[in-house]
This record gives sequence, structure tokens and C-alpha cells, in this order.
Amino acid sequence: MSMSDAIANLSRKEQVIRKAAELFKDKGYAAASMRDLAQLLGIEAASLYSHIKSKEEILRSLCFDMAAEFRKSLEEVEKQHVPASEKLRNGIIGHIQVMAKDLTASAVFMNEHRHLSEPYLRDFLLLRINYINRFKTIIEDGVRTGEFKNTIDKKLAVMTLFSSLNWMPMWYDPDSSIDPQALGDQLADMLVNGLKKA
Amino acid sequence: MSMSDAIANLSRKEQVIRKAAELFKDKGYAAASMRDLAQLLGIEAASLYSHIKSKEEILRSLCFDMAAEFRKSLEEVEKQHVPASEKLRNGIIGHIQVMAKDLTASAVFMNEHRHLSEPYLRDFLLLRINYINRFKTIIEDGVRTGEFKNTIDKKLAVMTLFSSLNWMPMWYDPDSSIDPQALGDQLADMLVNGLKKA
DNA sequence: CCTACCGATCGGTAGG
DNA sequence: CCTACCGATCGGTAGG
Repeated sequence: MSMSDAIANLSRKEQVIRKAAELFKDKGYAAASMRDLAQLLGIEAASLYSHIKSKEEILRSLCFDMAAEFRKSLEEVEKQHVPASEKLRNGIIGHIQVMAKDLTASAVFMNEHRHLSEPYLRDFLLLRINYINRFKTIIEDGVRTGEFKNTIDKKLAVMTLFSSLNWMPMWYDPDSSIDPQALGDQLADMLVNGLKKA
Repeated sequence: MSMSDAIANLSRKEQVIRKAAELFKDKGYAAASMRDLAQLLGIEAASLYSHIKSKEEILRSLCFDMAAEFRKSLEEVEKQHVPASEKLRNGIIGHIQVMAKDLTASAVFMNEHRHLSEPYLRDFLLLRINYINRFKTIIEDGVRTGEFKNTIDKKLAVMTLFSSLNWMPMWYDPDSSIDPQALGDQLADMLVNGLKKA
């Protein structure tokens, strides 16, 4: 196989994965059939398997690639020497920006990961709990320094934060007047400062 | 069929629906088979159909019963003559209390409604957009009276609110130290006032 | 509530 | 990338 064949294969594989992401988002992983996917690509179902090993391999690559992006973004934020409220703000903005780069894959990451088989599901959930706990640490730091209220339950705070972030791909219209940067800003403002006028 | 038979049937049908809710929540509607459900109930798959008409009928009853509960709760709140911030707070608490009464059905309502067929899906989405818009009206009232910031995008605000509320069944442990009333209080506080110390 | 069964569809393979 | 096909499983029905 020549280099250009390898590149062609890679790009075709990428096409398959991207179309699959759209399909999985729209119908859900379990209800999306490989025949549906093939039809979207204009080929026969059996032909998919010269590009990918299995249906689940596609789901795995979508979920774990997104997880890696989120992790990278948070690591950058953790390096910063800024107050906890600023760190939380930057973490939120980073998370939103990673999502905005691929809203379809983000929706699959959030809604369909439960269809991963073991041991992948376990690995995925470990990555997620680690990510959540690192946000929780930022919130706890903010409570310790007096920036954040000490009256709020930390688990509730971090899960509420996460819920807000993770549903964004379900309603955000990338063609709308509000761009991802402004979206991140406003989301961070609402969660940190609330709706009420200061 | 005697009256007591009717009552027995009704209660058995309820058992089927409740078990189905657990199964749909755990595996997702599409991945949950009627044979799985039958096994959980200790009967054969074909026997399910003496209690229910179809798999989707179960999903419909779960989704629309929850929708009716949410609607009822919001109507009570809308009658109140209180400031918008108070109304929003009470709307949040009401929503949480409806969910807390049946966390399993709430999770199905949120995650599996997309598997409804037409025309039920359309009806469901209309109910949901109506509910969301009524919350949006409360937020807009609050902006008009000066209780809420006028800098925030209203769609973002209401969708963030909804995301936070609707993911609660995914992480809330009803045996935890925080009870539904306190949960509603804290969630309302976080969304209205933010994490930051006043 | 059961046995026996239906047609449709599923993910995936063999072989080219 | 295709034709031809596999065993497994799906929601649901007939008849008792």
C-alpha cells in the first residue's frame, strides 16, 4: 500500500466516522444501523467494514477523542496562577470551546457513551470522574479562599455546572448571533455570578 | 371481567410500566428488548402483550404522564403574585419536586422521548417548548423589573436552567444527606445568585 | 400467562 | 467497494 493510498484510506475512514457521529446523534447509537450509515455514504453496508472494524469502534473513537480534548483543555487551565473563580471561568470557557469545535461528536460523547462495552465503558467513566473531580477541586479551592459560598453542596455545584455545559450541543445553533467565545463568557457569568443583578 | 379483575390488571400493568422505566433508563429505549423486560418480571415476552399494546405505548405513558406533572406544577407557580426572582425560584423547586417523586420516569422523559413516533413526538416537543417558554417569560419579566441582568442572552439562560434541572435524575442519590426540598433550594440559589459570595 | 411461531432487521463475514 | 449470505435477535400475533 502506497503512502497516498494510506492517506486516502484515512480520509475515507474519517468520513465514515463523521457521518456516523451525525447518525448516532440523531437516532441514538442503538437505533442507528450500519445500513443507515452505508446509505448516507452511498455504499453497501458490507463495504463499511473495509474502513472500520466494528460499529463500536466508531463510538469508541468518538468518545475517547473528545475525552482527550477535554483533558488537554483542563490541563492548560490548571497551570494558570489565578484565583479560583477565574480558574473556574476559564475551565468553563475551555470546555465550551472544545465542544464548539465539534458539536456533533460532543453530543455523542455525552449521550451515547453508555453503549460502550467493557472494559471501555469503565475506562471512559474513570476519565470522566477524574475530569469532574478536578473541577470540584477548583470549586473547593474557591470555597477555602472565600471566593465562593460555603453554604452550597459541592457535588450539587459541580454536577449542575456539568449539566449546563454538557447539554449545550443539544440547543446551541452555531449560526446564531452568539459566538462560542461569548457563549462561554455568558455561561461562566451565569454560573459564577447568577442571574440576579449584582 | 369483574371489578377486582380490573383492579388486578391495572396494578399489573403499572408493574410492567415501572419495570420498563427502569430498563429504559439503564439500557436506553432502543437497546432494551421486550424479552429483557419479561425476564425482569419473571414471565415470557409474549405475555407482556396481555397488559400493554406495544413497547412504544409504555414510552408514551411515561413521557406524557411526566409532562402533565410538570405542567401542573408550573401552573400553580404562575398563579402566585410574587416577584419574578421568587417565581423562578418556586418554578425550579416545583420542577425538582416533580422529578424527585419519580427519578426513573424523569430520566426516561428526558433521554428517551426522541424514540416516540409521529405524531406523538411532535405533540411531546410542543408541550416541552411551551413549558420552556413559560420559564423564559418569567426570566424576561425579571429582566423588565430590573431583578435580573439585562446582559444575558435569554435563550442561553433558560436552556442552562433546564439542563441543570433535567440532568438531576442522572446523579442525584435519593438516600443522600440532601433531601429534595434542600436540593431544589440550593439549585435555585446557585442559578439565581451564582456560586460567588454576595 | 403459555407455546409456537412470523417476517423483518441486525452486525458482521467470505470471497472476490 | 460489491454480491451473497450467516446466525442472532427483534417486536409482535395466533390460539389456547
